Amino acid sequence: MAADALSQVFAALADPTRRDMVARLAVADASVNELAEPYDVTVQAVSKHLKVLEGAGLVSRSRDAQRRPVHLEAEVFDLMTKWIERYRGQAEERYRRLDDLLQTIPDDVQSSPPHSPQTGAPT
Amino acid sequence: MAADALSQVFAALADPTRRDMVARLAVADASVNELAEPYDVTVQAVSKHLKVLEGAGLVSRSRDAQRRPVHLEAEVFDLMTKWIERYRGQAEERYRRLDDLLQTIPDDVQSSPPHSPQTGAPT
DNA sequence: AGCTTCTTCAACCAAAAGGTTGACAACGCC
DNA sequence: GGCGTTGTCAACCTTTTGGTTGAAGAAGCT
Repeated sequence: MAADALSQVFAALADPTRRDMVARLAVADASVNELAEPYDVTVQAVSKHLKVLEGAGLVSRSRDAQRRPVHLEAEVFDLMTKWIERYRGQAEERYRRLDDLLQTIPDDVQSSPPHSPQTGAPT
Repeated sequence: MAADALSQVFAALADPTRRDMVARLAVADASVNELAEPYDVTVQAVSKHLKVLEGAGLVSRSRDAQRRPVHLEAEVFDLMTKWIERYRGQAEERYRRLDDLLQTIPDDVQSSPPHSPQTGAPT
């Protein structure tokens, strides 16, 4: 597995079950059994999912008798957000400049056929 | 793999090589060979990575002779950002309310827990 | 002490991910 | 038409992932 922190966080959230757990933990802490209840997998599988989330720093665990309550650690989200914003910002800046450039081109230069409409909607 | 869009985006970015490609594509479009050049893998491997990124909607490809320029599609980032912000926000809101609650607990309620007592704020 | 509950560990399995090599399609250039 | 360039497809291999079952550790309950 890729050892760097960002890869671990993205990989952890690439699984819908784990994402759902995170969503539920955003509402309230929970025990492993509570977390496992809605899913159609064994408790052991959920325990494994939690190890992945914990390895990514997304959750932490405390001790309450034989229970190991799971707690969401929201700070790690910042790692992702920073990465995302950095490159999105960079890309959008680039497109903006490209648009500016196209605006300055006089009509008679527009000879090539129009570019195929990409999936992206403007702005 | 999990077919839902969000899972695909997270999974695509869970790989450091793919993340690096995205970072470079944020600066400028590039051909497959250009993209492959810095990495110590075959062009075929890079082509596979691009298929993953394309499947996640993170890049698109056009046609320029035998070249297939790769173009970053920044909009998909919003999907992630929305998800992240939603649950981070929820979690932080919850912690905030918990803090508020702890602030309002009068001294005499603090009986059993070995937690350090609050600042003496009477009713 | 003995039982029950909550959780993890270990071994195993099937499928997916990431890589390789080799063949080949598409296109521009002589 | 033949050749180099660019990129993909197919087959294959190895490691990782996500799941299972079964056993066991840890802590509360009687």
